[in-house]
Amino acid sequence: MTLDFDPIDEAAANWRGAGWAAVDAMAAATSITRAHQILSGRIDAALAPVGLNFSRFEVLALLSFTKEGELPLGKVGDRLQVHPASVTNTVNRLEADGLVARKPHPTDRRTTLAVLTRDGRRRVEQAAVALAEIEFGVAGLTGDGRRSVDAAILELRIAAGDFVAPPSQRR
Amino acid sequence: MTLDFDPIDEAAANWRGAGWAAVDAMAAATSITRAHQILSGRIDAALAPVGLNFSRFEVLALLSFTKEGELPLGKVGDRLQVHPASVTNTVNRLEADGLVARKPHPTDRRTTLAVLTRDGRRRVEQAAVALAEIEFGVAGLTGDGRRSVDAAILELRIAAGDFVAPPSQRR
DNA sequence: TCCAAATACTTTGACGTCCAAGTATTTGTT
DNA sequence: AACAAATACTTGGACGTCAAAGTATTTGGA
Repeated sequence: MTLDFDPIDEAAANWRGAGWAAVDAMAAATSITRAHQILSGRIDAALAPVGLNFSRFEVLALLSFTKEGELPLGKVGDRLQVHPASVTNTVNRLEADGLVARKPHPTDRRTTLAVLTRDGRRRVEQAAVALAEIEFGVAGLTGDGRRSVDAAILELRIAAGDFVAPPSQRR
Repeated sequence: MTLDFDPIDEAAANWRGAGWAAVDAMAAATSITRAHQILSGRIDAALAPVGLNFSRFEVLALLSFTKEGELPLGKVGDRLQVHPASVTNTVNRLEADGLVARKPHPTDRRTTLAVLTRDGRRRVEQAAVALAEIEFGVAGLTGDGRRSVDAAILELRIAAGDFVAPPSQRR
């Protein structure tokens, strides 16, 4: 079911034909949306055999980078920019799979820590290998393409207030 | 809760530190994922007052571009690259809202047509205006940025087999 | 003509995400 | 010291997506 024309091109032509505004913006937004669909499909497919999905992998990876392999749930949400309820949900699943454990915070009883288990650490290593093998789904993007996407989206992220200022050049 | 550093930069540094491969690919994939989050948040926020979300808008827009304002559900799914079950679900909602009607196909009794209603056509026009006002969420991306994102993602889409060949230069 | 395979859509169920509301605890002010 | 406000997490509900299975219909050969 492969089309013989570019559906985004087609859409742009239609929008112009209808006299609708911001056609370029529409095309850019649609491109990004479609790219995300492609990547997340490839990534989840690569992670499935390892028994993870991307959200769960992200949490494990984040924990694995910390000194103690643990982090308050709230910090996890901040770093990964996801809703607290999603963190709870994701950690529930990781806990059920034995990849993470919940532990009370030593001084603040409101806070819960997610701690990477031995299994969790092993699993995240496997997942990292699986993802590297498929190049995180961006196979098809050249080095130039990757750099220009990164640079352009950096503008967008800054404009969206993801972080205050670029303290360093990227890469 | 704005960070004072670039979380993607930070992630890249962590990956390198852990000796994990494909760091550039990871950064590109993460950028695209985050861009999608930003866009879809902005777009759904702009559409909410109109009573639509992006999927429902896409269906209405697609129908509005056809001669008769109608299309088989399967075609809708093909064009928008979404699962048949999602089309059913989306059209159910549009139908409940009176923006679309289901109609049997004149010659193929397996097929159902989605037909844009008068209300649906009015609604999609309102939505198009609302989206143009926020530039489809890509405010923050310059013209150059938009073009380079489009071009880079075009490679990715072709590599993913979205369509066979670029029959024309984009834009 | 007949029937297996393909096609079109719906249904059901597993997941994931977010919002809003609820509980527990800590902080910051009077 | 006391208490309102902020913070941290969980719960329940609304939605959306996809995969797999089910029903109906059409197609493409034997």
